[in-house]
Amino acid sequence: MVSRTDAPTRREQILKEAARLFAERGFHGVGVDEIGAAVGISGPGLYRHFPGKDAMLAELLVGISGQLLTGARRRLAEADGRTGASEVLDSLIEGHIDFALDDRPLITLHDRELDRLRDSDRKLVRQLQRQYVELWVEVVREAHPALTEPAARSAVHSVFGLLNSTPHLGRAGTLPGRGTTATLLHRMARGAFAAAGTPED
Amino acid sequence: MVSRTDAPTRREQILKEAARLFAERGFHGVGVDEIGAAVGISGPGLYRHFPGKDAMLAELLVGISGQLLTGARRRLAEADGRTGASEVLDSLIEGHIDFALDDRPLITLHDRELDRLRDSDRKLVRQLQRQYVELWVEVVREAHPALTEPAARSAVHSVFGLLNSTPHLGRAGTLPGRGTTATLLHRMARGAFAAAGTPED
DNA sequence: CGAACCTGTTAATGAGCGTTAACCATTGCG
DNA sequence: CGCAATGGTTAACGCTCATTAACAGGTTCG
Repeated sequence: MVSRTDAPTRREQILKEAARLFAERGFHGVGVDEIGAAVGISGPGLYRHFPGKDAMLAELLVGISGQLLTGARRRLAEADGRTGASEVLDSLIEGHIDFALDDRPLITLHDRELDRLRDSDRKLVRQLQRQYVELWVEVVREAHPALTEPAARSAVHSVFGLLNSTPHLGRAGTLPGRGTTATLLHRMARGAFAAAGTPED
Repeated sequence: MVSRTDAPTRREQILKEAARLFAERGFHGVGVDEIGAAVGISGPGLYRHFPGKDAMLAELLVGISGQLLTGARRRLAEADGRTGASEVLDSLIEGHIDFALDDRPLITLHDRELDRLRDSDRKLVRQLQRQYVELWVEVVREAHPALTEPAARSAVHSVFGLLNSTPHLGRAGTLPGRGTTATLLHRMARGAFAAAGTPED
């Protein structure tokens, strides 16, 4: 097995820089020459690592969706039976926040460039996303039984919007510290779900 | 003064269709021929109404930001002094939701294609956005005094993320009715702010 | 009437860009 | 040594696409 602390392979460098550039200027807005330049090689050299520009985006988006789903399943399994739905929901929220804070460019891509994929890739990504949402919906409904299923689904999408707002929270300088931001987001997400499930006044 | 119920002028048609197409496939993903075809004229005919493709996007984005800010100022003035901060905040939320539900393509563009603008236009849009945010921040801090100013700003951005999630809520068919959705979003936004300002456990 | 203007059209231009071709240095290994 | 694999390079191709040119039908109004 390859050690986790190895120098990043050229492929990984490319994916990372491509993610950043795609997030900044959009898929069509960045040229292969720019991506190449960002990793120190130039233009067509990328084709030694990827069959094309599309393939980079596809690998990024499939990777994101897969990671999110896998992480959520792991958290669900870890807590299965032994803790309440509310704690599981907290764990899901925490996982999503970690991702949103650590990989802001990927979060941006995630809901912005899906339509640029080949049909087969797009279908795969959507399927992964759907499973991720459904997993959340089930947990949310258990934690907030007053919610109907469509309401829960809407609430989940909205909370994703809330958590995915990290790219808009100051360009890494204005952020009041990662821990503070994570705590704030977590509280707001919980508050949003709670309010969705309790038609007060 | 031109009546509000006049047939939409050609310029307005173009802007509306351009907004829809830009939101669907991204600024660079849409050709001028497509925009033209969407309003029944073809390709270069658009140049009788706009100096270029960029100008359409610019007018759309400036328009959005301006409308949001103007609406918010009006709501603030209407309530000034006579009602509490909490009611003003409700009014702001309501206004933003109306916009997010009625003009989904514009909301999408709003935080997605800003970087494609000329420097001067982008600065203008950002300035309008900043004023809109600051207006919210002040009201939020009045309604939730426990929030520090940076926390309030982060909270506002996050709630924008929540409210702007409408494009992800089912392609207009799966929506449980506009009123229901608006109410749900409103409750969640209030709940999120409340949770942000009350470090419970 | 007729000149100006508005709003279209199609054809041409020219730049940008993804991709491929052709070529080359380095490394590992039988 | 020789040779295949790996990962680069630069030059060329071809397509897409925004923009401009050249032209034309209608309407306004002097």
